[in-house]
Amino acid sequence: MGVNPMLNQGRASFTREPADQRRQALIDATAACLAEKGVAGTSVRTICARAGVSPGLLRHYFAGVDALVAETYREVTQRVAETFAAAVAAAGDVPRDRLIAYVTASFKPPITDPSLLATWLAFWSLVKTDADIAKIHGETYCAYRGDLEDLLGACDMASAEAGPVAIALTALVDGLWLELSLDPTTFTPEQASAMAVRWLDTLLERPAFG
Amino acid sequence: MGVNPMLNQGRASFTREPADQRRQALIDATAACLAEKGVAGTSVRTICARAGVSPGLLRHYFAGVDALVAETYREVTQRVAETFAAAVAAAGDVPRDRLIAYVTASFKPPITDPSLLATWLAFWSLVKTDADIAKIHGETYCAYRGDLEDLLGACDMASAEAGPVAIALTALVDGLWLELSLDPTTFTPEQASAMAVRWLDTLLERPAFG
DNA sequence: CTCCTTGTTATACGATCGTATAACAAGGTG
DNA sequence: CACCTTGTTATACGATCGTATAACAAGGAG
Repeated sequence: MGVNPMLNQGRASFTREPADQRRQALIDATAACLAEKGVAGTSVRTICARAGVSPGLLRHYFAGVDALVAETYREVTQRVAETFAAAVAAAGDVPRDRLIAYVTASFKPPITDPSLLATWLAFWSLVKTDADIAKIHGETYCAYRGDLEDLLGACDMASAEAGPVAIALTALVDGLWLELSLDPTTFTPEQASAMAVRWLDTLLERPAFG
Repeated sequence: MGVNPMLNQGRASFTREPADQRRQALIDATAACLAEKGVAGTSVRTICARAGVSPGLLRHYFAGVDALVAETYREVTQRVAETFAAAVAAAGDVPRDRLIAYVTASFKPPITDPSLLATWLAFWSLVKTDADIAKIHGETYCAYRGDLEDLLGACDMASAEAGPVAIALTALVDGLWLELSLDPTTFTPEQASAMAVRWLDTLLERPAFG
């Protein structure tokens, strides 16, 4: 009657998915866009096209693009943390082995996935301008350094030293990671891993700093 | 006659500047925008407003925004390289002093300027998506590593080892730099410098890699 | 003073941005 | 089978994006 039946024709068919699944699909699409096209190429339409849904659906599950990007950062961060925790758990009981496992996990699959590195790099560039991203970044790195300090402490490093050492180790790992991401041709993950271990050995053997 | 004299009133007055000066002003404005608002907040209008000129003027001096950003990367890169070169020149003739001067220059003014670090971080995020930026980045890091290898060679390091060592040093410096940029509260430039020197000492004392 | 060149501004155009809204359809419930 | 809820699509809106173009004014040449 009042409704025009003509309009039915152009409407695309769709299937209803569980909320968790849709959210995850959007998060995965966001990570993929950030990795492939960078921050500038990651828009509502780009993300939703990648996820295979209509642009309007994003706001049904998230407060907006920025919120989705932040949520993606949280998800990626958590997955990385779980990978590290699993590596430590699989390393056995020897403190030094556990520490080395934690550090070298950064240079093994699934962390060495180029797409993951590229996504991470995009997040770095957002830390300075996006308050939410900055908050997540701060928490993440605080937790990472905390884990590192615990593992260093288990290797009989004085707690006063573990702090700076954790920072230096984090910096080296991030720097190697950055290098791998920006120009993978000059460098292999195995080489990066070997250098990190070597630096670690040095710090454990000669704990005095300065 | 045919021209409507009414239109004169709304036109802003301006002064003609030398081409070099205008180009430099636009480059400086671009760097400032990248540092303060990130890639997403760096647009033609933003840049030109910062430079105090009309948006249309950008294309009078550059092929487009992307070209201006690339030119800005070149300019910043060159200025950093000159700073490093000056530090080495001022360090005297002792090879080890020269090497340390080159590495620690990254953690002294003017390199530690937060705005410079933030700008650099924005460029990193563009390497993956912008071909011009990637090209400049490749050349820059190749030159940086080349300088480092020469300085290491002067310290009697075997040339076969200087390559990987240069990469590792670059990674550590970049990682410390990244940390300083993303979260300056956990870290001082002096601490970063001390850690880099320590790593350098280790590498020079025990040159065998693996 | 007058003309001419051109650096500069102002404005317009199409594309794309994030978001809002209403129509629609899918899938369960009675 | 009819109804209802709501996940999903389609479309629209204002803002901003990069760029193109034409009017204008600044400053030197004659």
